[in-house]
Amino acid sequence: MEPRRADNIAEALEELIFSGALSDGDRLDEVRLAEHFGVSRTPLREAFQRLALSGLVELIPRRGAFVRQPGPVELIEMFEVMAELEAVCGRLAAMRISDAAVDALRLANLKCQAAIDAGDPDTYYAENESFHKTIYQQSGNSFLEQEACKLHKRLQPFRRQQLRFRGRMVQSMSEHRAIVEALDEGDAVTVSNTLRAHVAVQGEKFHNLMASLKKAAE
Amino acid sequence: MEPRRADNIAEALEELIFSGALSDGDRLDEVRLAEHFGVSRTPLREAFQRLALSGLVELIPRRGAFVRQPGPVELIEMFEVMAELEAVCGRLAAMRISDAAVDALRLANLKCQAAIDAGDPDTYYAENESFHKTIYQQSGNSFLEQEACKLHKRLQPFRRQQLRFRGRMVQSMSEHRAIVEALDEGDAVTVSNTLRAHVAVQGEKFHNLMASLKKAAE
DNA sequence: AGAACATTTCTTGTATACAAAACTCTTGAC
DNA sequence: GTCAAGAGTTTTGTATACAAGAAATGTTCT
Repeated sequence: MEPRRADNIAEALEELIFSGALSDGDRLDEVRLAEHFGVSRTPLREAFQRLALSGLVELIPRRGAFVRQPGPVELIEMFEVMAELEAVCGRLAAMRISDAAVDALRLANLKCQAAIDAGDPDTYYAENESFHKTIYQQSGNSFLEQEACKLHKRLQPFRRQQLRFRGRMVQSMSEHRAIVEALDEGDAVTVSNTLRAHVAVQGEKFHNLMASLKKAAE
Repeated sequence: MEPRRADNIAEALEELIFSGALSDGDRLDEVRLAEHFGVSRTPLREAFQRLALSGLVELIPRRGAFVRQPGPVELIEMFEVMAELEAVCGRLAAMRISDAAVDALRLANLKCQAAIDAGDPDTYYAENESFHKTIYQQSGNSFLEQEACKLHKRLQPFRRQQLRFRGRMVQSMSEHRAIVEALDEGDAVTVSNTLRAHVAVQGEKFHNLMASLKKAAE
């Protein structure tokens, strides 16, 4: 691999972890990775420090850096927080959203539906993400928006697993539509509750998540 | 200053920033700080990477590391998120709290009141923090607990300013008592709304915060 | 054979060296 | 007097060197 800038190394490592090339418990060998990226150990170690704080990597003194993927319990907890964060974004957005943003949400939903009909999952994921990010943004609180985006990104790989299950996309779409209508009416309570339920991992979804986790562990 | 371990340097820098020894916009001079801590630039730069992700420091490539304190807008946003996070913790805690924890909250409140009566602000701060952290913990979600603690810590210096204003401590106490009662009754909605209002910066508190910010800038 | 200890090898943590970019200060032109 | 260009200085970013701790290997003794 050609040499990279240090700024990008943390990102590249993140990519490697998300993509599954590095899995839970793996030691991040400094010299091996340094060779791989064509740099020395110094910029690599700086990248480790970043990843450590974001929770993707555990730094054990005098031992090294280890990949740390969330286990089932932590994952459930993270999804619960994501659901609550989205509910908060929705509650605030219900009071603050612009007409243009409501239109943008409707458009994203139409494109989502079209992607389902066309059997195009990539477009579906993209438009689904756009839908949620618009709501984060319309919370009118950029700090909240950032935090929501961070957690969203961290859960991304697991979410993709989720949508594999049959019927999930269709149900998800009808939830999306209900959310837009409640936002348009400024009904903060309904937006909040519907979004929470939409994101929360419960019932059927819980078992699906556990099943895909076990599958991934094999 | 005697040499320190690299692990502690990030923490020490954080302390310097929180204590006000380093203020907004200051450049973190690598060689000067290296001398100050009695280490070389390498461990310092690693610490910078950590602080950058936590938002206390901005890393501008080829320029250096700069202290980055939140401005008024960002601060308001952070307090809003804190209020919502506490509301979520409270909502979950209302369903999950243990009897022992309710007792612990009552005890913390008694100690808080005693501290006010004795004119002992340090004890008051400590017990107040204990009250809130107990609620985070009783959300039954350790990921949420961690996130709440992180933001709580980041807002700590500004919160201390807040409580300076007369009458605030007394009002705060009566809110605390209402929260415990609602938690005891398992009334999630009341807990959530009361906690949100307790933490939110609005009305009088907003002006106080702005005033202390201006004062700090002089 | 197995456990305890010594030795060797490997890895991390830190210092230092060097290259390249940014900043500064001087000089010179208009 | 102001602005621009360039030499010199400072500072960042990265590589490398070295020291100290951990793991691995081998050796000896029971």
